[in-house]
Amino acid sequence: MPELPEVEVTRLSFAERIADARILAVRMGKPLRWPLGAEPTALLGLTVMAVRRRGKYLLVDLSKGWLLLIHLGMSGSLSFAVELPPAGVHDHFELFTTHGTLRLHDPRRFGAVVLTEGESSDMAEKLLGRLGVEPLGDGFGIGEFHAGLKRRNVSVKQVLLAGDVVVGVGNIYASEALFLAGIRPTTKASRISLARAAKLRAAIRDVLARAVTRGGSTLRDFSSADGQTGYFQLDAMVYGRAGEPCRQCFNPIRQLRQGQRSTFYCGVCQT
DNA sequence: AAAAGCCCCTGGATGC
DNA sequence: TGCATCCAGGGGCTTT
Repeated sequence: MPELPEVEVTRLSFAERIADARILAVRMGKPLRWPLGAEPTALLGLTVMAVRRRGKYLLVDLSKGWLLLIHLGMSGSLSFAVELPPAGVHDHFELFTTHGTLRLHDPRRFGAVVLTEGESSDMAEKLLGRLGVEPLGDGFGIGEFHAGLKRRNVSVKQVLLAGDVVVGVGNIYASEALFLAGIRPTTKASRISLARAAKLRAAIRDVLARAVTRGGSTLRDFSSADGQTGYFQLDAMVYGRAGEPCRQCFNPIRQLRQGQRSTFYCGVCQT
């Protein structure tokens, strides 16, 4: 589910409401991808200062220098409300605060909640340290992006997914951005010209920003922390459209596998 | 060092 | 209806 747009939409949907809340209690369900990394009781009494995002991670800044990292994995979503329905079997983390309850719902449990002593802790460094540049920020320069592609000997789509050149682009938006840029997903990253890299950079920024505006993509069950579903899937040019006509040239959209992930593209519009 | 595969887990869709 | 198989928005770890 959650690529950069879904994570950002989630952040926007509760960051202000949870600010200044004091943590009253914590409940943990089944194990997630990683252990919490500290005693849950360390959370009690702390105040939520802010909620930031880095790539597909949410960074919840807490008082006393603590940092709560939340990753939604493939099937995770957050809810935040004064009153939530009774917790179900797939609700694996709950933070009860003076402003409401923050709950992580994650059937597949590829998600994670990690409590660390700040962004420079070993754990935070391990999880965030190798992340590439933020695509919607000022640091996403054409020259650096082109150089990042240049030095990779795999397909451009796999470089986008890897997240060490640019973060936040997952399987949906990689296919979409490559379509918008007119680039075949199988093209070797090292063979992308500066002009095409510039086009791809613009396409990534465009598609991610528009997806945020549309509330993200709800393929199955994504919703933001206030329960809103996303609508970007309705705007998708290629993702999930194998066999359907290209919205630009009407030739059938093709599907292939790259690194155990499905890729969708138009064989005519993308070269 | 970089790339390719494997694996974590649950549930829905599809096929026999 | 029942059961097997495949697939899914991610990404760290191990093996080549």
